[in-house]
Amino acid sequence: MATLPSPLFTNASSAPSMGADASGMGGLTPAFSPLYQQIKGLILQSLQSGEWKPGEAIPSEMDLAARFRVSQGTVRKAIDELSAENLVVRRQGKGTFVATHAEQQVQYRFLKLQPDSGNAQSEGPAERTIIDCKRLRASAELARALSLRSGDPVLQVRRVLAFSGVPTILEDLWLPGTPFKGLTAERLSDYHGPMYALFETEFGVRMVRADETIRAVNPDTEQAELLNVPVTAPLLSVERVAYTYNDTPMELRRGLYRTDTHHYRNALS
Amino acid sequence: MATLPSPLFTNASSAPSMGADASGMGGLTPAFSPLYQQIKGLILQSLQSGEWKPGEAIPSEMDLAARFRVSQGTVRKAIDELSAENLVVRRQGKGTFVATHAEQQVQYRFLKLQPDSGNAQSEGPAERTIIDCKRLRASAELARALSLRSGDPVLQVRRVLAFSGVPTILEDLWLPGTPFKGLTAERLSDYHGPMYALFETEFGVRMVRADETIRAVNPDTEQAELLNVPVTAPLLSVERVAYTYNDTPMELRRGLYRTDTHHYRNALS
DNA sequence: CAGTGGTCTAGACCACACT
DNA sequence: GTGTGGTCTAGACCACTGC
Repeated sequence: MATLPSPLFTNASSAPSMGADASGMGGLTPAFSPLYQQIKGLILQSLQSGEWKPGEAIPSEMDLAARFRVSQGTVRKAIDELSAENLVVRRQGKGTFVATHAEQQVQYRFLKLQPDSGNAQSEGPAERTIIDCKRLRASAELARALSLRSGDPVLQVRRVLAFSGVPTILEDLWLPGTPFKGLTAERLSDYHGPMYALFETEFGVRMVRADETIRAVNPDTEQAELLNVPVTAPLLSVERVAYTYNDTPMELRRGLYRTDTHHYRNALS
Repeated sequence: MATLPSPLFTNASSAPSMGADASGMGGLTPAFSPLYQQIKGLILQSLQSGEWKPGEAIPSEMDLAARFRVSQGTVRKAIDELSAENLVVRRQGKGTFVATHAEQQVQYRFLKLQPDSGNAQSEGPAERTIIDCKRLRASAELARALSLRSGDPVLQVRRVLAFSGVPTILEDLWLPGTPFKGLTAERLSDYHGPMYALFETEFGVRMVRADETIRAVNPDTEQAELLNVPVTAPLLSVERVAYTYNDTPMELRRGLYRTDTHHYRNALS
């Protein structure tokens, strides 16, 4: 609750040396930014430090304005951006809440695969099967993707998602071992709800954005068997790197999607 | 230049019947919206009526504020949304400009296929070959996609895009015949630059957003030949519906992408 | 009712581009 | 310098939620 005397900088010339470079935006910012950007950075810090937990309300705009000694409008603009980036959710009359992968209307926020008829809601929840979950050492390639060093401990998970009994998605995913210490196949199987929600509640890791690289491929024999398709079946290969705050990569996921009953949906603008 | 006495409605109770429903947002709006949304609608009308052409500057915020009899902040918020939807582009110190597919830093705004190494800029422009361009009648399926009636005249184009001599994209696209009267294979071949830019300058049709449906497929023999791949090669099938203002569909495009040297890139947030 | 986010205003000043 | 968009403020009022 204590309010630190947050150092805010005016746009005047001969600015003082930027204190502690506490910005959550990385250390290479040009040591100059509008006030609302600085406020945004401070709020971001509180989000990532866990001062407010996913699903909880953050202080009201008036409170934050008082805390940072700026006008409500400036706080508002900062929150506007955080809201546009899906880091917080505004609810009129109630407050502003830390975004969460749990209790969200959309079950899987990052999964763009949809049934050809109906929508993701109309089909029941996915039937999940953990095929494998083991610890190993990061290869050079994996280390690069997750910003680790080769040989660092990582967790590898393989699972299948089926809809109406039809295996549709085969996923291999890799997580850095340290933040996810204690994650087991059993924990994954027992948990009902999005995997990213489990990451939030059990390991304090919030996935904030992701990049996907999509290709058309054929499965190998093992993959074909797990998805119950011939090895000649064309499948969607979706490689995802998911990031937490600060653009830190925290997951590499390789998905194989059957697209005979589902399709990948993307909106361009 | 003439300023119509645009009717704006207060949020007071017992609002008058909404005059002429001139809103560009469709006729089913709940007859109530904040001022800046009404302003946005009016600006949208001017955009779609061609009062300001792609690439041109729209009036300054102060001018628009005077024209609509509101404060600059209200106009600003309206333009903020239009900017977020990529309908206009703000340039500090210069003005606000109607977005265009021409003279844009990114050659193809809606094409998410990228070379595996380097970026879209580093590889030269695509080598384009028009395979076919003919007029025909809309099938039921096509009519549905383009909001036409079965049998309405449509234009069908088939072309191949190659990079460094490697045919990579095979596209079939269908356009409503009426707005695109006069479009020929020659016009398409002669034009250098994005196809959507030609649509803007020659036919006054601005593509504003699009939806894509992605699958993994195998090509038929003809497609395989054009892309110089075996019929067993897995390819990305990208079906796109592109919309102009008012959510009017104006193009159906079916692309087959080779993903052995390129990949489809998507950012999630 | 009080508290929250949402809208709107009016005015001041800053940063940038052009001339 | 002038004109543009960009930032920041202070205050008023509206709309929604929940006590």
